[in-house]
Amino acid sequence: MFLMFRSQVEAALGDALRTCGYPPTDLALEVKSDYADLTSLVGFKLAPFLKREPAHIAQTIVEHVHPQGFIGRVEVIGPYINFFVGEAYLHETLRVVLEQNYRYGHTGASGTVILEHTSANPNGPLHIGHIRNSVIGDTLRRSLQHAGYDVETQYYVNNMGRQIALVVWGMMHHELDERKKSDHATADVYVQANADVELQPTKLLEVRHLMRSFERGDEDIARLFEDAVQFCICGITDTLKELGITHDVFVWESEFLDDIDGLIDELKRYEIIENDGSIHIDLSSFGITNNLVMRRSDGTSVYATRDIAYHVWKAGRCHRMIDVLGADHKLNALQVGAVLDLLAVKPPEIVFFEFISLPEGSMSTRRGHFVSADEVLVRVVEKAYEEFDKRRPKLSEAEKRSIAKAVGIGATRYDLLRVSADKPMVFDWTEALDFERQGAPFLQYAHARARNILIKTSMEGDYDPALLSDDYERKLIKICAAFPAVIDEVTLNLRVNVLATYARELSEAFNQFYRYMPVLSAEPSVRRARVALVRCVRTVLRNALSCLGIEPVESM
RNA sequence: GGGCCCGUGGCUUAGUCAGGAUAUAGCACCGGCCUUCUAAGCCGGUGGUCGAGGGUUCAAAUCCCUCCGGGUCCGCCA
Repeated sequence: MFLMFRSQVEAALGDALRTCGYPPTDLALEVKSDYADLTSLVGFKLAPFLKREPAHIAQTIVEHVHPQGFIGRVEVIGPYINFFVGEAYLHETLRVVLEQNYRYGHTGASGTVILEHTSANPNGPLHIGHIRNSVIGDTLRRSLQHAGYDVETQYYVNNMGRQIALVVWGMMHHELDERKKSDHATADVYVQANADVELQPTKLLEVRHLMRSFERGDEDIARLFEDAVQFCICGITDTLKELGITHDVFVWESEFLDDIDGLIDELKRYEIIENDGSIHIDLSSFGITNNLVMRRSDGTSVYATRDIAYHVWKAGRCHRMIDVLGADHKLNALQVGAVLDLLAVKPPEIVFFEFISLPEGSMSTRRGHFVSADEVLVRVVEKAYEEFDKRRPKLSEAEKRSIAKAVGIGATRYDLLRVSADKPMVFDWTEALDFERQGAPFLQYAHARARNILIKTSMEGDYDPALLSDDYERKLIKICAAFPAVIDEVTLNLRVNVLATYARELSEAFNQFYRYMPVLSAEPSVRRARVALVRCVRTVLRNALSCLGIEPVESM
């Protein structure tokens, strides 16, 4: 709805510029809700050409703007041209939200998206840093689907590198702890194997031998690798499931082994392959100073080459190819992008996120220094239970457990989403367990309140939207109207934190409305209108929460 | 050493890509509001030279340069 208003403003301004005889230019539109619904600073842009005061230009333009459609009013304050939405905009918003219901927020987008996220090495459990990837990725998946895309999520499984060979070697020499979740048991073995190898570097030869046997096609060895990877992945998917995250496809890295010869042949056409036993590629024309090794001198493949083959395969199967990667992959992604460019394959769109470290330093699976996602989830849900039990002790145990889980998981997801992805974070237990205001519980609480009102009303007949004339009501409707524009922004720029902020602002506006505008006790006609508004807010909030992967609880 | 990212009130943080009217919100701190739809809520207050210094511009948290502090990458690892 907001996007329509915006294009109407653009059209009206364009017309006015023409009738004034001004050249078309940047309309410099911006949203500053304190002043107007949309503001144009076009006067500043034209001033150098017309050699007149911006305020004077703005005044002249406004005299030729004809408010129509959703534009209710135009005013000029100094150089600022302020546009205000009219009643029709508010009424239409309510109508559209209620009509589209679960679909409201779609942007008319279409096409297929392959979205790769998480893709952590199966050498241990997901830790809190991996989860930042998963939650961003999953929120993108939900938002893209809501926008209208057909999305396939993929987990790219490293099932053949040195780290996995170490896991396999570790499992051959150490007992797996049966009592532990499989990914945690894998980490134990992996940490021990690393320690062993550090103590006796000759053991590394055995690990290398495993890698070479795998790549040469030794079936017995391949089975060992497969079992080890599958074993750990089971634990990882359990954790993801707890977070409400599933992948459509698990793509195993080794599947691309067969593509590598063809890939290298094709790159030879560009005559940038050098051969000194190994094969590497000079990417200096892309501003990348380090040569990229495509094949080791012993003939085995490297991760980068397989990754390129993987991207070539994906690119042919979708309209948009999106990767969620840790910031440490930036150089690698640049290299992959450069080679794809040589192959005339479109590069992926990449969402980079910065690391989460511990107060004592960075995390490391290899050294066993990490806080696992499982551990965080258990403690957060436990804390949510305590908090909830204090507030609603009379509910059944099952209800308490279920709501505590929704709140705990939601809080964890929201904490990872609310901060811009390129901000480094430091994990802190007291912070993680503190359900600070305006985190996920704040949003869920607002939703529960709206739901609570709706439960107490039957289907109310027609409503008169004109009765929703209070500032609290108008503000709420305007925020609801912006939802599709937010989804548009999230799916185009791939920035999930704007959705998190949006949901917070909507909840805040609803809580204000809730405090000052009684619904159930209002006189019948007003009551009908407010119930419609509450239904509208509840719909938008529920859709937004669902994109964030936060369960919209019915009561709390 | 070079590349990339971050640096906004005591703490966490929005806004930076697409420069514009009083810099966003939370936590903490101080003070109000539950015979009225769930107070995990609402309202008010204290607190900021937007890391530092230059520059561009009518206008800079936002763009450019230099420097400082923190992170990260620079493997025939993945």
